[in-house]
Amino acid sequence: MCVLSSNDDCIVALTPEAKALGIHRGEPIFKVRDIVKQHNVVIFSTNMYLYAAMSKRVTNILRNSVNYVENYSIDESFCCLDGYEKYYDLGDFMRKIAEKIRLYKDIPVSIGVAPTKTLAKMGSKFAKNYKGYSSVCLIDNEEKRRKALSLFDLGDVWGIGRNTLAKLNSLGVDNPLQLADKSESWVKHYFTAPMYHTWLELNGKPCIDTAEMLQNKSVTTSRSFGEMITTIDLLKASVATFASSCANKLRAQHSVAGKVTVYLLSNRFRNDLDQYSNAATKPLLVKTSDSIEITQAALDALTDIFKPGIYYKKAGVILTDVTDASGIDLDLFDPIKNRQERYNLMTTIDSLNHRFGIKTVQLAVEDTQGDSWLPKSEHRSGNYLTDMDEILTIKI
DNA sequence: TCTGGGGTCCTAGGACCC
DNA sequence: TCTGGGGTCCTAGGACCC
Repeated sequence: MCVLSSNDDCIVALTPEAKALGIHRGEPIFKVRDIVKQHNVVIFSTNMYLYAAMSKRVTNILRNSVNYVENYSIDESFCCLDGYEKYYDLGDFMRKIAEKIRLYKDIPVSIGVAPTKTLAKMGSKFAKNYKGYSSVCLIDNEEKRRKALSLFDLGDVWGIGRNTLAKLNSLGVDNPLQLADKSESWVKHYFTAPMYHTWLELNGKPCIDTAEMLQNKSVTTSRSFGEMITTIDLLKASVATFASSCANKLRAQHSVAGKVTVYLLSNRFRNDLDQYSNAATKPLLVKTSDSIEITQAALDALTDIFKPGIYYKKAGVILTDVTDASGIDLDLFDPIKNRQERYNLMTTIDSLNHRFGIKTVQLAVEDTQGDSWLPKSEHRSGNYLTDMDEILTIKI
């Protein structure tokens, strides 16, 4: 089985069976059509609504079990177990949580327990790959730490990507233990801050703080178009849709933005067409999460950079200068006289959309004008957990 | 025919200030 | 002949993550 990216373009996740057929993560699906057909590979479009809903349910189980939980991503969380060792066997404790998630959600879980996040992630990978751990791998003493470091794949260490791996290899470092055993001055001489932090973590000294990451500093919505588009009207429809989506995300996390950026991209894989890309940023006089203001600013930016005669493949809206909604600086010359009214309007729209489904109420300019530019999604699984019309039906 | 989306951090270099 | 020292802010690009 393979799961595709937006627009049904690239393979972003696949089962071991699919890997065994020679399919690779990141590959565009059209390049492996033959394999897919020949071996009846099951294909799914991506469905972030479904995954987010499932993620939330799993996270809720964690939160009910552990006092302090950080949601790192849609499928990873960090639990702080400081002090728990006085009352529990940490292996048993976490194994019960894994069993609970399997029982209620039928999702396999792997857990690493260690003094730092980098080591904990290593542990979870061991737990994932070796059934003998029964879902939980502890790296809780010096002997286990050194053994784990010596066995682990250097390129799989959190924070070591393709380029850093190549550099480490060229310096004669081939496994995480060799890296951890290097001196502080060696690490600082050849690398910069992020690598230094990884080195500290590998040596059991916690220094990566993911809590800071919980407040997003920017918010983006962007899409590749199902078909390339050329007209300003279709670009307006798409950019307005993206801008409005950004504003929704902003309100959902109770923050406001100070700048709106719009960017346009032609199709970089088409050498036969003129290439063009550009971006424009508009400041917002008063930081806001108001869909109308943000969409207007985005459309102004779009007008600045639109160039006729180009086949556009992708557009996006980025909101920056994002801060908490409390404590907004007002402006004497603010053209919007009653911000409270506008805020109430947005709150009302949000609650209508929450109750009756997304896009029950939207800006007129968000009208998609047909679906030519909408990303393709031909193998989407149902929104089983969030939409009554798509709830799973079972034949008895 | 056809190549994803949403983030963060760090650094170097330019522009500008006194 | 020959062009300081000490700062800040911003941005683009690189690297990394899921």
